[in-house]
Amino acid sequence: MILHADLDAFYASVEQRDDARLRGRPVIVGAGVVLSASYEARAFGVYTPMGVSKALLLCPDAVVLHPRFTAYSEASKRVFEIFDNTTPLVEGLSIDEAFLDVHGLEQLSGTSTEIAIKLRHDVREQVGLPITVGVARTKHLAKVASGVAKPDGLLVVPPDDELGFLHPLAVEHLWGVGPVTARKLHQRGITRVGQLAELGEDGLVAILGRAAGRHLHALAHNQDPRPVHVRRRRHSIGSQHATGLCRLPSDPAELDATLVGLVDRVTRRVRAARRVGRTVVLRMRFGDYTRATRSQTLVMATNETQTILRALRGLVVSAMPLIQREGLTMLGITVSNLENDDAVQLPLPFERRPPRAVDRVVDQVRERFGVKALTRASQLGRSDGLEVPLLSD
DNA sequence: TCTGGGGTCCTAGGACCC
DNA sequence: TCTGGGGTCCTAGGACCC
Repeated sequence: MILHADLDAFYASVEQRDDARLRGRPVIVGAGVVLSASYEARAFGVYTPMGVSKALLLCPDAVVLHPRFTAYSEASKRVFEIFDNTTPLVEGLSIDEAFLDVHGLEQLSGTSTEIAIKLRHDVREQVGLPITVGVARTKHLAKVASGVAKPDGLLVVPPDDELGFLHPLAVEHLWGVGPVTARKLHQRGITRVGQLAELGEDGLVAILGRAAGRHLHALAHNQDPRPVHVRRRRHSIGSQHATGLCRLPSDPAELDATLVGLVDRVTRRVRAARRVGRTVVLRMRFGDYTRATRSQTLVMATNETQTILRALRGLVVSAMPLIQREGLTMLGITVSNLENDDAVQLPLPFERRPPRAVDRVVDQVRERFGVKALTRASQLGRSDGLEVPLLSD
């Protein structure tokens, strides 16, 4: 069985934990917009990307706090330690939720339900936070179950009545149905998962496109073979900045200063992660709330500030007509196609810290084969181990 | 109801290669 | 010289998630 564990109103709960006066009161953690709202605040209709000023109209007694990200990441670490002590198969999804595969732990730890009860108890006792757990045979069902059980709940979906649980639910509960997809389905009178299941795969693909159609068809028929994946590496690192008031055709110097700040922030993070990226993306939002992106893929992966800045300046120039016509309200950048900064992926035992001898080999490969060899290496890097074709390319 | 900042995955068209 | 088919990569955009 698989557990989906999800901390309730995470940021707001940490604040209530750390200040007894906040408990039982509506709490909003926000910076301009609501990042997290306690369930007391949600009762007034406050939800997450709402403006703080609007939230206060709905709920005038709410306490509004500035986020304390270090406190949240510290709490998250302690919760993940409890996850890791429960089972070696933990897949983190975000700062506050994870899948836990508990197959084969019966002898050691009891039934999956008993494990889930203990997990909730441990998180409450040791970290002081409420957590909801869904238990089911598949990832998707476990995730849906925790969503239904929130807040501070536990829901086990018995393997012999999975469809009885799934089919009466609203389509919005499915993982991958957002506002746009929900609207398309509603327009055709489809509101329940059971109705979705009656629609053939072809019909669904015609409405939603190939991937989304197949995906939702499988989920509605309770097919989800995805295993719990221990660690997935990020494929991109980015940062963005709402420029807010400067709606008028932007001052180029000011625009460039913002860009430099973003590039500095992102390249620091990329270097700290010991990674390099090959594609840079410029993201923009305009005065009329439309968005656009411009991207460029470099010959060679890099994490150098100047190289990335140069590429982005080029993209800004290409987007300048758009910027001057609409006025910017947000500027963002992303470095994607990330790889490890040694370019050649090493066999697992060496993955974390290549010995000096290996570093030297990598340098020699760089010198002798140049850019092309590195490009090939980056493509091979997605599979495990050092592969011979690299050297003969 | 006009919303911040961090991500993921998918699609469609064009360029290019064999 | 004409024509076909298959594949990869890049770019831009869209939807979704927390």
